[in-house]
Amino acid sequence: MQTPQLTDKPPDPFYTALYTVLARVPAGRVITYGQLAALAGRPGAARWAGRLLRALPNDTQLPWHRVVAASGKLSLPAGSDAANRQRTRLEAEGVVFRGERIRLAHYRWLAE
DNA sequence: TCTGTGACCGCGG
DNA sequence: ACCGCGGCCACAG
Repeated sequence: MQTPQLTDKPPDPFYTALYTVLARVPAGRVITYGQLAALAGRPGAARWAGRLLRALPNDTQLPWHRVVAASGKLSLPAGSDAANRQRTRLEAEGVVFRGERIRLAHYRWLAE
């Protein structure tokens, strides 16, 4: 039995909830940070959701690219490698952009 | 403690 | 349609 490190922080039960919700987002659709947080049980914690995505490992299997800003644009720095990867992945799934923005139909599917 | 910062959000102007 | 601002949660210095 390893002695637990004192620096270990207690696991946040909401982490799992957010990952579960994210894993449920179907290809070809997107979700906003705010919606993601709310569905994970933390309404109003959009920034918190963004922080968790930021912390994801580069080789994660989760569909991180399906999370976009409420404005319909990508939140990653425009022109960055990450932003380009995100857009490429989304378009490969059939997500259509109108300029920098994603069509409303792609992120208005939750209200069903 | 207080302050700044960020893969955010909504309301006004 | 584009900003500016205040509000939001968590962490770093």
